[in-house]
Amino acid sequence: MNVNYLNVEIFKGEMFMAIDAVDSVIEQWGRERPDVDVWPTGVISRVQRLSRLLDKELKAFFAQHDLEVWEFDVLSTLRRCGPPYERTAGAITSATMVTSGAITNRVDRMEAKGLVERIRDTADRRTVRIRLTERGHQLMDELIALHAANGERILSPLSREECDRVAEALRVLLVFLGDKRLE
Amino acid sequence: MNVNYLNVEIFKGEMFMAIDAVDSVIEQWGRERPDVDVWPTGVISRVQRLSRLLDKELKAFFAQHDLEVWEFDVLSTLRRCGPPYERTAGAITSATMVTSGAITNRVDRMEAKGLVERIRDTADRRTVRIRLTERGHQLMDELIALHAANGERILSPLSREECDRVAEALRVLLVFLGDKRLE
DNA sequence: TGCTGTTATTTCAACGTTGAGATTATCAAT
DNA sequence: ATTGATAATCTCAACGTTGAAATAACAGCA
Repeated sequence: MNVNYLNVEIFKGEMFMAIDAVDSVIEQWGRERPDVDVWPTGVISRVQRLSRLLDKELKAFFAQHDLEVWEFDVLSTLRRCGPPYERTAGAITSATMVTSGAITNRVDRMEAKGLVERIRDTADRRTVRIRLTERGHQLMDELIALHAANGERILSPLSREECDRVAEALRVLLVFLGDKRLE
Repeated sequence: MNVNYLNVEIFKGEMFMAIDAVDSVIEQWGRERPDVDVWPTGVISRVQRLSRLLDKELKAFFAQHDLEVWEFDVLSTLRRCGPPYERTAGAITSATMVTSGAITNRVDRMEAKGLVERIRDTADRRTVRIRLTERGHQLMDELIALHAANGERILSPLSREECDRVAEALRVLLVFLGDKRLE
């Protein structure tokens, strides 16, 4: 019996106790197909499951402030880029990883809510600049610290050093799969 | 100038070069709101962005075999649980993290495709057992090794030790957010 | 000026999921 | 037996995204 350094997984010879759903998956495959080692699932499925649980956490958090997660994503993109707090629809599209059609839809509704406004570029009339309104700006300035604190709560079971190591490893994978710096 | 052990991030005094989109986000917030440290984003946003990119990778992979990712998820759940290769709709629901309505829909279509079949439980007639057909079984037995190899490709920029460390850290977060072993 | 190719955004039908309610069945207690 | 509570699945309308096509504008060049 061997307890690892995080004290969350207990091996007993070849058998081990499942702690989360992904452990169960790996354990089951090990029994059914011992000829195939599905270890990559330990990372890949966890990233996917965690992403879903994070969605729920963030949804619950922003609901306290009458905001949808996707609204925060757009507002955040506009606020953090600095004065004059505007970005083209295309820039928001790549920053948020959704299709252009979805951004049109989102901006429509946020414009109606008074959080952003569309401004047609005078130089290139194809492009549309989405600008943060005063109301959207104030909302973000209130929320960003709370959002960061909520993030710290979510990551609280890990040390800062562990978080940094995870972040670096995930960045390597992101770059490998094509993620690039913004702009 | 300080190159870290993964050689992917270069610091220059307080300034640092963004490598992926999340670096850009953190960098921008650091300029606009130096009073707020958004470091949790380095993990949280990366998990979410990586999950999306993984979805695309898996979608492309399974498309080569005329299969949707969600079809693989259901088939995998049934195959790895061992004989008689069946699970209740509820068990599949929690294993795949989607709602029961979605599972009804998925099983409908997979039944039409001949990959699974519904069997009403004789003991408890509320429950429906979803059973793998011979065709579904063969399909999974072909695919699982290829799927594992594809996972190794996706994780190839990291060492096995790094993957294991990441998997352990993600498991801690999953358990913290309520994920449990299956069954 | 007209042509061709490219870029930026919007439109929209198809699609799948969600979430709440309906349905059917079981179980415990009376 | 009957009642009430709980459980498992299905139904379905509402919703948001996707992906492709449409629209509009620019850029280079003859």
